[in-house]
Amino acid sequence: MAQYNSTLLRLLNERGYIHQMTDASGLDALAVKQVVPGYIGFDATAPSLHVGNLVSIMLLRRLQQTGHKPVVVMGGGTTRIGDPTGKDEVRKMLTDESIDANIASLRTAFERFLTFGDGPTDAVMVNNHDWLSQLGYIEMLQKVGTHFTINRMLSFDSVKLRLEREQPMTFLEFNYMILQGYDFRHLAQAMGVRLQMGGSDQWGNIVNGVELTRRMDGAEVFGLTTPLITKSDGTKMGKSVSGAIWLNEPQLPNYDYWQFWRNTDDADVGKLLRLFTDLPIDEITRLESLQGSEINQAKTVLANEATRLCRSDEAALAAEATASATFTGGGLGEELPVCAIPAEGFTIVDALVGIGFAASRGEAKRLVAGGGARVDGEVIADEAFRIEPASGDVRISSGKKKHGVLRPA
RNA sequence: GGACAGGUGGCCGAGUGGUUAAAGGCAGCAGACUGUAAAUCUGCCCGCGCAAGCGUACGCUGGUUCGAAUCCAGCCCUGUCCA
Repeated sequence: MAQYNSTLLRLLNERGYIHQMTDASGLDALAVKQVVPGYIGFDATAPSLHVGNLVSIMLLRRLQQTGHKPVVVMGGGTTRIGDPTGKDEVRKMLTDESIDANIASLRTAFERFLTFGDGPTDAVMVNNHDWLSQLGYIEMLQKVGTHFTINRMLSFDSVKLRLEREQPMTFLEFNYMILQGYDFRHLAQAMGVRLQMGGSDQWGNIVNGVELTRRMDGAEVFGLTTPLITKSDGTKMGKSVSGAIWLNEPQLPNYDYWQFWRNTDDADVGKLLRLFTDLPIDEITRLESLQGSEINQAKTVLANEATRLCRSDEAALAAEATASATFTGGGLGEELPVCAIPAEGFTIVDALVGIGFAASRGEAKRLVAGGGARVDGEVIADEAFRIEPASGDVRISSGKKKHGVLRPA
């Protein structure tokens, strides 16, 4: 890889964030001589982002760490259209209210990773609805539309894929890339933003913005994408035990977030430490070189650091204490899910459903029949097994990793 | 507006009158092996019920039939071609 002069690109390179750049040396030179405001756009389709978005968030954090200015662009306007990238069917429309509520909720997550404020390198959050909604249709066609050719738009993977799979793509969605390109140009004009970053799937959109800005204003701006973060087995990161790994706490308890990181593959530990923690590189090198079961220490460090960043120090400490009490001590930790035992007691099946380890009674029964259910460490194969409130706190487990507490009401 | 093709379980994808709660694959869950790892092998994988069984389900609504995901009619949606 090239040698960079700027601390920004050096850091990004060293920690594995760089996949493609529009003009590496140009950006490098710019980052040496001035504060570079850089942005990443985020969808507002859900009230929480998930681990899949975390690389982007960390990228903004790195930008700030190296003395530049992160700009978080919420796609309040573009969410109303729906990014066709990676989607093979038309997305449902969201109401304005739910989009605004989502944005408010997402902001709380960003505040953990970035320092917001009015200073030169403080992060700011903007909503592209603010400027996109100002644009009349005719005006947009005149100002922006003339810089896009259908030929080129049709050549985009996101479009081609949809056409090849014979899935519908509406004209509205087709316009997404125009609006996203316009975002960059607007930010460059209004706020002096010089860099757009994003996942590798956003490369085409980012290049559009770079070109649009050059064509409309003759200004030079830069694009940078991160590699798609996959696990060592090639699958996408972010899915796990029960669905998406959400960054916000209401969507996913601290303990579960910690466990997600604790359970990463051996082969991924180093990569994840570099991307998702602030630990110094030589410390990471040491951790990832641990052999055999020792690598588990590195995983614990990863879980702690990642949880501290996204949630809080206390959350990380509590989760680690719980994990240690539960797995090493065979006991019960504070953070485990709790389900009350009714006064008249209940069966193992009801307990499994009650604590959320099974979605239905049938699923719970299958779990019991399959020998995956334990009470206080003992495998329970009888689905009629009863748990009475008299026995005090009871440890219930589904498999080896999911544990919970049954507590007399 | 017309012709043709198609709409199946979280996803992909078989199935064209009964033995179909629906092959197979992926994803997921559990067991064995381990280190809360990977790989591998095994079991499970719509809901309710102890069970026999019942209820839902193959775009929607009706119909034919002892019996329909499968046949018929209308409608909705998608694609391709024509106007």
